[in-house]
Amino acid sequence: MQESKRQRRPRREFNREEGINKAQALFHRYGFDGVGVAALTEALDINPPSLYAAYGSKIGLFERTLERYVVEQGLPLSEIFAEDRSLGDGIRHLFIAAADQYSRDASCPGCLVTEGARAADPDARSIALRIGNQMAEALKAAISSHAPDQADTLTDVIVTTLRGFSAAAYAGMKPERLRAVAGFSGELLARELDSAGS
Amino acid sequence: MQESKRQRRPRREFNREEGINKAQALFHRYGFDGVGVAALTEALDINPPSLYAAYGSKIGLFERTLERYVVEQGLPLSEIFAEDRSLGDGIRHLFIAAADQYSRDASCPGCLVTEGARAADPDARSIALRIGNQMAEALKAAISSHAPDQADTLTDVIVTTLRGFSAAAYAGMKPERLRAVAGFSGELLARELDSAGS
DNA sequence: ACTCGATAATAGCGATCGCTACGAAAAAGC
DNA sequence: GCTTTTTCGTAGCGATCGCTATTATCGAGT
Repeated sequence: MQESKRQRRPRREFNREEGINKAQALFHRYGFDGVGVAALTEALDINPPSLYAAYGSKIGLFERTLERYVVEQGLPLSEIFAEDRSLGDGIRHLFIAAADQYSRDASCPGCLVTEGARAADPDARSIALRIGNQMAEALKAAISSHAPDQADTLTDVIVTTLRGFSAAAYAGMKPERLRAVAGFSGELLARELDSAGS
Repeated sequence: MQESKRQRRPRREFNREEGINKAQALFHRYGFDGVGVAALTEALDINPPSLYAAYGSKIGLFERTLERYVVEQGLPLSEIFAEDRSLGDGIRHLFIAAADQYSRDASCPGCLVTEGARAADPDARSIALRIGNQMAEALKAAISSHAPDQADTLTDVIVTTLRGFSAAAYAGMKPERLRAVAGFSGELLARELDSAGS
């Protein structure tokens, strides 16, 4: 019976990198908890065993997704905080860049890492928090090269501000409004820093 | 057989208001998706049918929880933005009050409504977003009485900043650091507003 | 005392969760 | 050609999800 309903596909040898793309979109849109293995396998057009063979587990795939996200879509800090630019200018650019990226695609609002830290799953949360902390450290290093004495406070302020941008975008704030907020906040902070003459 | 293993409890007639307290703690700590009906019934020390008789559904209980939260723990806007106080002073106080409340209890970090808007469940999200928007409208009304012409932008900036505070607290930022961020941001914004002479 | 409406407890519904044992088919080696 | 190895497919595991039909027990009314 059932002769040969299988192997309909000629050995697809599916692309893992492309799979992470699809998974990234799903995780960003619906969150770690909102995406089941069934949804992932359907989106990647593979079966559960293939997913586990390729990525180990659902949370393994999530971790890979976050790591690729920071590499490919992470804000270019070294470029934004270039040496020939004032700290205030850097922050202005950083805020605008973040606001644009977070609200550009309404299907993927906010920062994947920041929003991933809200997962109900403890493992997913700790992974997202770890990667988020790495990004914060990188930011602090970039700031330290301009204003070493107030790097701690400034990093906290900026990280908190960016988290607000991400949350606002996730809550549905339109790009123009979020950009206006970023412009306002960045201008305020930049004037304060550049006028104080660090 | 099994004679009378039931009715161990003498007809407790459980307290619904107290039940919402317990549920609020759970939802705040673990999020809507992270709390199952089993956890709720165990915390309230009741059985599933009682929960559904009292609150209708899990999401019904969640909605009641949010509504009570804004009434009992919502930031007192009319007091913070009192008429005899400058807009800048109001914002300073608002930021400090929010930072304190969001980080006071490490087991309930952030704002329940703001963090609730990150639930994977679409119904829970829309409820939290609706209540959050109501709070934003109330804030806008309070600001309008001081600076009607820039109420829109200011509301966006403040709401986004508060979202950042909530997210930072949820990510584990300690009370002193979050308070420092709130002091810094509030001072910056207050000086800008009060110096411009609205 | 006895009935009766209200309420709580047991048990379990169908669905989905993350995950995997196992067998079939394609690629690789001889 | 045939065997071996590797990959993929089906099917389904145990656990948990939100929720409820049914039954047992209470308190109130007469």
